[in-house]
Amino acid sequence: MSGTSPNNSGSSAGRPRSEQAHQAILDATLELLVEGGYSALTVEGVASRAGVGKATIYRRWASKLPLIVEAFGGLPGFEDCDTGNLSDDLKRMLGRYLEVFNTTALSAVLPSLAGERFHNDELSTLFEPVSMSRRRPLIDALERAQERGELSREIDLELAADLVVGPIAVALFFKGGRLKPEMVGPMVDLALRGLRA
Amino acid sequence: MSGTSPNNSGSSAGRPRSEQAHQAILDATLELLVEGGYSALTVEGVASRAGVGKATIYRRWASKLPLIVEAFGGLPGFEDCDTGNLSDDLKRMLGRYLEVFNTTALSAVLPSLAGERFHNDELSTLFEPVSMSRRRPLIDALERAQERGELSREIDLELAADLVVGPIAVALFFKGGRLKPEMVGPMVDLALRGLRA
DNA sequence: CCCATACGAGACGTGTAGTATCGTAACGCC
DNA sequence: GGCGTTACGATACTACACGTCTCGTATGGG
Repeated sequence: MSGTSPNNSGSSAGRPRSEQAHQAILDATLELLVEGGYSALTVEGVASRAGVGKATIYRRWASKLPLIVEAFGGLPGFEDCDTGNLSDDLKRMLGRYLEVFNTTALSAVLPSLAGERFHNDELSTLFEPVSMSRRRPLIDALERAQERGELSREIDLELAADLVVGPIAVALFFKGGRLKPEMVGPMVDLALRGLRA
Repeated sequence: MSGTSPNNSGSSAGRPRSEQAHQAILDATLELLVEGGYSALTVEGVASRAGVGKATIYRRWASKLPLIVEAFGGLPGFEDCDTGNLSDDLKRMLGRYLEVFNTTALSAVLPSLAGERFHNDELSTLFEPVSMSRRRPLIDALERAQERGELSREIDLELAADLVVGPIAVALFFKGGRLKPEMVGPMVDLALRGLRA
């Protein structure tokens, strides 16, 4: 679909797409996203910042949204962390993630994308795997804990992951936005009280 | 600021603002929001549907966003429910709320507003009290449970509320969107496992 | 060397936000 | 009842962004 690699595998004739332009566009998108948020991001601004023509952008992405999704997907998500202890794993993963969010202002982008999905099927299709793959390390950590017997066997891991990330999502979306890293500890502790075996 | 009542208290001279137009605008806003979501809502569309001129809208609200916030704020939030049992209270409140969300497609509006806040100070100020007041019945129920001794005393109720709503927020924002009402039970049960005294 | 494709630049059409200007309608006050 | 003031619906207008299209040019493979 969109977000194809520069080496269009179909035809080999003609001038190949510039990998450099491709990366410059993604970089510029992220920069502008961080500077002004979703609503201030314009395709013309991205083109100008990246030093490319608009056509070069639209040749790669069908519209503004998939471009943003791909740029967003390039950011670090939860970084897996295996300390042998679930509480530490979670606290460290969530803490790291929060740092990224707080420093990049991406807390503003994610809700926008999430909201737009509901009325934009194309975006929904693109966003789903990105959104889901980012939860993976979290689920993995919970799974390891379950195998260690640290976590009750009959607990639905998907639901457990939601319980752990939930408070952060709420704080991010509905409260001030900025979330102090020291809040991660109590949150994880509280969530884990009910999950332990 | 915006969202002033039709009876502008400052001056009494001249034709008074039409209460009927005011309400028609809010109604039309909600209708269009439900039909096409945030991205499909245009001020011209609202004016047309409400049978008013655009100036009549901008005389009351500074821009599109505050209008949406006020229309959104008119919707029912959590409806307090006191059964004498925390689990039942929560399940019923969340269940009711989910019904509203699923039938009105407002799940698409909320994330959009939440995301926009970060780069729009005016919206942030308007959205904050709306967002917070809606949590109130939830906190109240938790407080009652704490007084009954059903809930551990040392638990931070704000955090507990986040834990309860969290999984729903995650499902709403990051997963398919639609959330089946029968999922509320397991969610509340899991969250409560750690909250009980 | 030739053809196919991508390139940067920017004109263009469409649509929407928000402002300004019509002539008209409703109210308080004298 | 008339007058001034303000709101009304309608609509023209400016500014701006998305997405399309067309330039003339650059860069590759065969």
